[in-house]
Amino acid sequence: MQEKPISLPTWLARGIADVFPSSTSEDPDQNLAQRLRESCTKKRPLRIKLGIDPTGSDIHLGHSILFRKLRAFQDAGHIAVLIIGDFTARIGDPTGKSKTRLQLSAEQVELNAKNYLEQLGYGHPPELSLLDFTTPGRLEVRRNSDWLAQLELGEIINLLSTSTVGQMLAKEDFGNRYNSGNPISLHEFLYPLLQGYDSVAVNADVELGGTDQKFNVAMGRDLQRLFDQKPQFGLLLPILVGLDGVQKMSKSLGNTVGIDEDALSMYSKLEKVPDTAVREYLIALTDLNQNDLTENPRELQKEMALAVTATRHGLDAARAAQINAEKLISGSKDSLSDVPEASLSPVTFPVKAFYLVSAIGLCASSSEARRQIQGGGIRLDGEKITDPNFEFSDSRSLVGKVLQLGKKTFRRLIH
RNA sequence: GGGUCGGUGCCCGAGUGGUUAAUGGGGGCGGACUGUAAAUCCGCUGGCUCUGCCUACGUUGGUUCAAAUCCAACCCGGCCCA
Repeated sequence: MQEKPISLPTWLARGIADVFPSSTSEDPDQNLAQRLRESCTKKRPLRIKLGIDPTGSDIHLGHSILFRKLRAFQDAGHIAVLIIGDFTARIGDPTGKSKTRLQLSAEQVELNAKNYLEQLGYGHPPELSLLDFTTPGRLEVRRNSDWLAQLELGEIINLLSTSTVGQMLAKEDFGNRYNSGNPISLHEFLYPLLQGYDSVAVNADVELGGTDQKFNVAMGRDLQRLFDQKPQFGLLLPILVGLDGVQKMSKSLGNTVGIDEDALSMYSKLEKVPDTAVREYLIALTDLNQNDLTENPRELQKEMALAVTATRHGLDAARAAQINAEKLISGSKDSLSDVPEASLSPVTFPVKAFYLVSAIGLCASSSEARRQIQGGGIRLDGEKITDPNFEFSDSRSLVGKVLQLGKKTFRRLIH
């Protein structure tokens, strides 16, 4: 990040990785601060584009960085243009992929899109949701099939002719795949072009994206110029490192915190991210002032976990989660509140221990349950179960007790 | 389209007719340890109400008492040639 003589407002500047172009000129097409100023004087809100890729349906904290920034724009009076990439999802974004993505069916994409909007807060008041769905004039939700599905071959060829094979192979992912002999399907080259064309279709002033989206966002600028529009600014946000502190947060790497996770599991996961990642989380996921923070690394983890959990569940719930998490670590599970309940109704008695563990979902399969018991990983009210074939004759000896896998996973048994 | 090499469990990767859910590594889960964690050490890592029974080595057939291992066709991919 470089110094900017005309600095961006703090709500915008916090936690961004890159802005381009970032000229210091007075030209509102080259300097985002000037474009904001112009928007203000002309009373014309900016159109902030964010494309979502409905190939998955679970939003995690890594994604939420983008939505938090988009929300900040909304709160500043600008228009969030959320593009559901229902058409491009059928191609699959090749960014960061070492393999061709499988193409999804239209039905699957539609379902994912619906889940996505719900997680973003559709139907909820703005103070409880990631995006502001209710204030008039602050949000447009568009589907890129609306314009992409109609493109004719001639127009597609026209788009294709704006880029060269060399430019495509200069993109890191394609280059790596090409050089290591992995297949690249031709249609994948179309993805950046179509994403860029989205910017034309919605006449974007700013496009938000992760740093890995630089190529695609830049493509939008090129195409907008081709279509005689003012080119958008690229506002790139960091890719959040995952819970392992090493790789990016990604569902397939299993190092995520879902946006809809309950407070306890959210807090528990967050309080143990490696020290090296804690500040990054604080900047990207909270509004805490950097100067008010403790020095102690363990305390800092807790502060971060509390603050992030509070952004999703409110401060009270986050505090409760913190208290419960501490009880878990210290081993007193009796007074736990917030333990997910598991019904015994699908179980017929007498029941063997391993089947019970699997039936209430603590383990994915009965074989795994058997192994976990043999490995000493299952407890009932703190008491280790050692025999997978131990029989419980009726539910009375179980109801109200807490069945536990390892240190972190609990189920309170109910009827 | 031709030549050639290859497709193994979550991933990588051994195995090339016959104890065996299939060496090893990674990842994951569990146990011990610690400031939670990481590092380290140990165990587990296909499914099934399981002292046994199923399903597995791209797909489908075939040879054989017996195949991931042999044969055929097909599908998918890399490389070289067109």
